[in-house]
Amino acid sequence: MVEISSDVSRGYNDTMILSVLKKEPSYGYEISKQIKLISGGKYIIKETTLYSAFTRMEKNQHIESFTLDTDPGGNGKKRTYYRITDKGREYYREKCEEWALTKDVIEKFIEQ
Amino acid sequence: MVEISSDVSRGYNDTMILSVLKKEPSYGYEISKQIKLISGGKYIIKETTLYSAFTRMEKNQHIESFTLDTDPGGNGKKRTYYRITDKGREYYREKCEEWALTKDVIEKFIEQ
DNA sequence: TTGTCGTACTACGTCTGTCGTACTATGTCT
DNA sequence: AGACATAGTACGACAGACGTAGTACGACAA
Repeated sequence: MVEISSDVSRGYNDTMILSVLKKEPSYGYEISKQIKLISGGKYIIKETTLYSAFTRMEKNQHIESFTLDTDPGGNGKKRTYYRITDKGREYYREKCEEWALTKDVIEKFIEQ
Repeated sequence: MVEISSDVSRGYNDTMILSVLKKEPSYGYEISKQIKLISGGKYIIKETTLYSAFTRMEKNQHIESFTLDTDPGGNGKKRTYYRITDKGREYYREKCEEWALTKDVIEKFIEQ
């Protein structure tokens, strides 16, 4: 029924991506499936949102890209992978603190 | 130290305004002070954000404006007040549900 | 064999909400 | 006289999400 609106999710997309990459390097399609899985199917990131996030995050040096062969047979097929940087880990830690603050503040305006 | 970034707060500004107006009708400056107070000084809404939210929210019929004399002496000074509408109350209820869902989802990506 | 589905993206343009900057105007306090 | 609180309005820039569309390949079913 209820869904997470884009005005809300935009505050957390980078954090979710970093949270996935913190475990191990990965690539677009796999990351989107992880986000769906971890959220229990309650949040599905849009493709365009995800790939434009990669561009921004690489520019901010929160992630780094590299290519890997998809097929070890060596047919030249490659896939773009991303890994989190130290700066990205630091940013993720700050976002976790920000989340604690946000929870604290927003709860005061919410009726349950 | 940590602050709530605008990418995060944008998901909640309308909700905070409605939460204040749910108690009683009010006007811009007073609402901004209420938000600061209720948040324990941890969130201060920008003037331009607040007033542009009023325009949007009135268009969406979540709030209604009316004018009141500031000075009962009758010197003609007026102030624009806003009150929450039924549609606004309904929207607020939905936002509270969305918050519960958001908390549930985001916590899975956060390390404490 | 033709079409759909899953995988794995890229490109482009639009829209919304926030923000910086600046300006107006009044009253009170120092 | 100047700063500060009150109570706003106007304008343009910018970032991030989104809709739409297109590419390309392999598997699998009708």
